[in-house]
Amino acid sequence: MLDKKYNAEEKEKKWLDYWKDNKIYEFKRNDKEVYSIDTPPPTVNGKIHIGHIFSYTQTEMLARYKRLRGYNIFYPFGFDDNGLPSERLVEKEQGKRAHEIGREEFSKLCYETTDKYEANFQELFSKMGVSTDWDIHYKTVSPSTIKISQASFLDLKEKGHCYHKESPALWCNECLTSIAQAELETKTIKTTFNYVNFKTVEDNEEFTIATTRPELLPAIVCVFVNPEDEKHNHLIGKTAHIPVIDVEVPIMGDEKVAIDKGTGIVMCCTFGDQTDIEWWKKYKLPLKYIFTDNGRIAPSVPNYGGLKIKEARKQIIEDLQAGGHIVKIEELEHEVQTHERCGKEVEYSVMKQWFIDIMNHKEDFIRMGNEIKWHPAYMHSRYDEWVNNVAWDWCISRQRYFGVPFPVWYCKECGEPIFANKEDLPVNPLVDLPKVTKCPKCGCKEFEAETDVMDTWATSSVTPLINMRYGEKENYEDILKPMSLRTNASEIIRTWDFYTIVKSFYHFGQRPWDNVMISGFVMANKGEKISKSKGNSKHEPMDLIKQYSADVIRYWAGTGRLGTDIVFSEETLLRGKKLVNKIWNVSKFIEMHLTDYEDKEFNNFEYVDKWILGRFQEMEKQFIEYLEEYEVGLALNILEKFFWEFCDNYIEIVKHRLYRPEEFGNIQRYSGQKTVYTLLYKLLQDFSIFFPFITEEIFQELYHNNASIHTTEIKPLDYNFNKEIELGNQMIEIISQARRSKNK
RNA sequence: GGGCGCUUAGCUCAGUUGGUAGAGCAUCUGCCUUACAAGCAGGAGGUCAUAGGUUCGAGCCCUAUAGCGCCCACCA
Repeated sequence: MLDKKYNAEEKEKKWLDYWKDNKIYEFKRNDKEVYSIDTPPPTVNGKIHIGHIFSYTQTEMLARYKRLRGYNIFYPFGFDDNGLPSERLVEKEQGKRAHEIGREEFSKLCYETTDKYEANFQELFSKMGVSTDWDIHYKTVSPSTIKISQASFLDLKEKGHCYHKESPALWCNECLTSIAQAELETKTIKTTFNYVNFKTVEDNEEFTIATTRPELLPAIVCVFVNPEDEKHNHLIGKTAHIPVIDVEVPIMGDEKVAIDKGTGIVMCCTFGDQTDIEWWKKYKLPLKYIFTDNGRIAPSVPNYGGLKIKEARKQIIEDLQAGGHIVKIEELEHEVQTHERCGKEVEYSVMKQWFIDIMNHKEDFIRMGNEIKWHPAYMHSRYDEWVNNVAWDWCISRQRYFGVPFPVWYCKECGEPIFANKEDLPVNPLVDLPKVTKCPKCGCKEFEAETDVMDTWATSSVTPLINMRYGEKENYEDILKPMSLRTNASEIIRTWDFYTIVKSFYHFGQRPWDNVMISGFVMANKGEKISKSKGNSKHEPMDLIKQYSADVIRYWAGTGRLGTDIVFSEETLLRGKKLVNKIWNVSKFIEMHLTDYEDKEFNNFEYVDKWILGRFQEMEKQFIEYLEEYEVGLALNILEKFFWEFCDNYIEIVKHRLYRPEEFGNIQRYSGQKTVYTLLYKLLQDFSIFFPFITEEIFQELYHNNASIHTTEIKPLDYNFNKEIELGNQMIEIISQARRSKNK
């Protein structure tokens, strides 16, 4: 017997244990078709907020749907404990910077800290009813995943897609590491636009350059004007004298200079921005690198050496003013590139870095994108946009401590890289020694270990490889090439999706997955993203589960439309609470009338029963169509709508027959019983995608023909009740009119 | 500046081959009717952002405009 009131906290715990003990969500090879999901390993950088719950739950619902359609679900969970986010978390907890703690100790702390948080994450996701097989979960920094990341690196190196080169790279002075273009975030800041007077050496002609970065004056290697610029093109070929710095540089012409921007004259510094790098390469200009790696002016620069960048800016403006070289200073608001992890402005640095070739294979990456089905479809253009606009090869080395080490040593004499053998992986070059005894190039017998580690994305982009146990004897390569589905929010299309496609293409020459499903964000308020720094996530997921139950939180998550942002709303939770409660109550009612029921073949349905069966069949057809398009929210929407109609109209009509067979007839009663028995079963199945707990409780109490409702199979009805549907709909209209007049 | 999305009831949002505008919340009225007051029945509430166009017919298709949001480019 179902309890009078449903106690969610007690029942949810009961079924969690039951599913775990009976391995309901276990992945085992069998003869069923595999449906595999590449779900984002959440970054282990502190607490999970309600935004995580939203997108992960939507994916989870799809896993449940596919399971109910008879697929063998491969759905492993992962944790991304790699790289900077973990390091920053540890630095915050310890109140110290990584270099103050020391490499070895710091790595140990990173492992301990991420383990601690992962346990919390796992508990929360379990409580939400995530139907993953925890036995196959992974973390991005562990011996087995390090091995795969290193093997991936070596494979790319062998195939010639990976190179080590001294090259300008984006540099973060806060995190003291190079970063990738994809890690940039634009920010609007207030600064000044400084109009500085220069002179030509040849004839002392004055001209003005406007700059936001006067501290780069010592790094000027050339001045550019547009050859079409009639006001200034006579300067081309002359020499410019840099004020205060007292250095002379050539004036050249290039059509990339915008005539109407600033004064139309540009100083080219190595390096202030990306155009500088382009010109530096194009015209083979000299290199004047004036910054140190911790954000100061290099000691070699006269007068300004040792100053922080912003101090130098202030100082140089003062000096320019003192010399009468500044025409005017304008207040300016403009956008700068910052590092998304710390929010600090990025600079450019020149050092040896590992890069993965992007620029030579853009067309292939576009082609891969075309082979993938995007949900919603318009997200495909976000991907194309990014690939078409990428301007750099992918820099994957980071001058940090915690992460996947490069399996590389260098010859002390000639710098030749020595790579580890694939069969020796994982290796830590700081501890392990190369297998060769001397440099194959120069014969030197001493080596230096690579101290850099790989970028977070370089390792998280191998999640399909981790899932398929790439390079292992016992692997899933046969069933996971490609995987069925990747899910994530739109913000990481340019990183996680793109880099995974890059790697999959280089390793296997094919797409990593057939489908990509993009979820929206959760907004704290309209137009305001939830973010930890703002502290605007008012609701702790654990508290919400306690207050509302996991099923109800799942309802909220399930109402979101694909790719569309959602505002957190207690109203929606209330609506879910009512729906769950109604499912419980109607099940109690149906149970009451099934005590003497025996399921057998029966086709002599009353026409009202045919009406509701037909209506259900119609609804479920649409329901399945939505789910096939990954539109979880729309599926829930029509299911819910049907369900209220079932309760408010059909149950009210069938009541009398169920209560009073002496008046309405036994066969008529059986027809009603058969109908509610059949429909409740099917409704529970459909609802189990969204409410795995309460549906299991009712299923086990009323049907228990299977170990779990979650391992049953949805089999659509196949009636032809079109006539009855029409008649029934008319009948409902008449009833509704009667009620109306009764109420007047 | 480029790409994409959104704009429907006071609020949150559905509305998928073009065919009489929907739900929940809030509000008002009447009901403790033997599953459910966390409920039931009913009322009120909308120039579907704006302007054109296609069509017998447009919330839906096309064009333009505005506002909002996301991604990218823009450091002279």
